[in-house]
Amino acid sequence: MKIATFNANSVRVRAEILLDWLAENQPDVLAIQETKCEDDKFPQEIFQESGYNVVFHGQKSYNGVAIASRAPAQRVTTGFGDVSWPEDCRILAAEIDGVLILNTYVPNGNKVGSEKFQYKLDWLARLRRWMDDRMDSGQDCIWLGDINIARHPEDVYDSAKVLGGVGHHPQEFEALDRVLDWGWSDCFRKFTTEGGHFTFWEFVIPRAVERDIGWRIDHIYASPSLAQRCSGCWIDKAPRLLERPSDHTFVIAEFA
DNA sequence: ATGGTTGGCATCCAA
Repeated sequence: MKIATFNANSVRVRAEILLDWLAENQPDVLAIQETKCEDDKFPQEIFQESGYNVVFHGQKSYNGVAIASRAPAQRVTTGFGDVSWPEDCRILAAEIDGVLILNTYVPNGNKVGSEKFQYKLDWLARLRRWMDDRMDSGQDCIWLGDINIARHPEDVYDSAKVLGGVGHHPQEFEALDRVLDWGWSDCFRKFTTEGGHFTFWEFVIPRAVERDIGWRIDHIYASPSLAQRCSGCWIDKAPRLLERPSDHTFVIAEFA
């Protein structure tokens, strides 16, 4: 089973990149974040033409998540399921081929100390409770998406330079670790320990990709049973070098 | 120290 994640930064603008990538890579599951479109405007045909089922949960302008899959998605849920929690279209979960897939777009956090930064920390704490309530670590589960945290020094181009900033802050490390305590393993780090492998390069930095001024913030985590069976996990950097790319690229994990 | 870019939508916000 081949499972991938991609922050598209607009699913409509990235239609061609998505079509081409699906045709070439044939994953069983592709989790997408930042679709940036309401459900009635979601371009289902991109996926249908490629032979994929797709479920989606979006809003106007911001956020939005989707899951494309060869087999139809079952038991689809959106959000935390709280009336009190703001619905900002960052969570989509579904069972596909007997695997519970949790696709998240973790809040960016904007600036350390800001309201949005606190929201990111609270959101991660709430996510852990969601996992405790809805997932069984004895089952085959995947948590993937734009995690918006480079957890370790090797996950960012210059840890000393950015440490203490948003995306690489000790409070974020702590919040993420509490989620990971559920029983998750980082698939990418099962195979690759050195730094210099990134999934996101800022648009605003000139030639950021060529200079590899990047961050590894898009992750695929597996529950214990699946982590054992993970036979590979890699980043496909090529789509970030295409015309009109997203600022993120695809991460893929394979399971025996 | 600051700015650089992109997308969506409305002429600015989020990333």
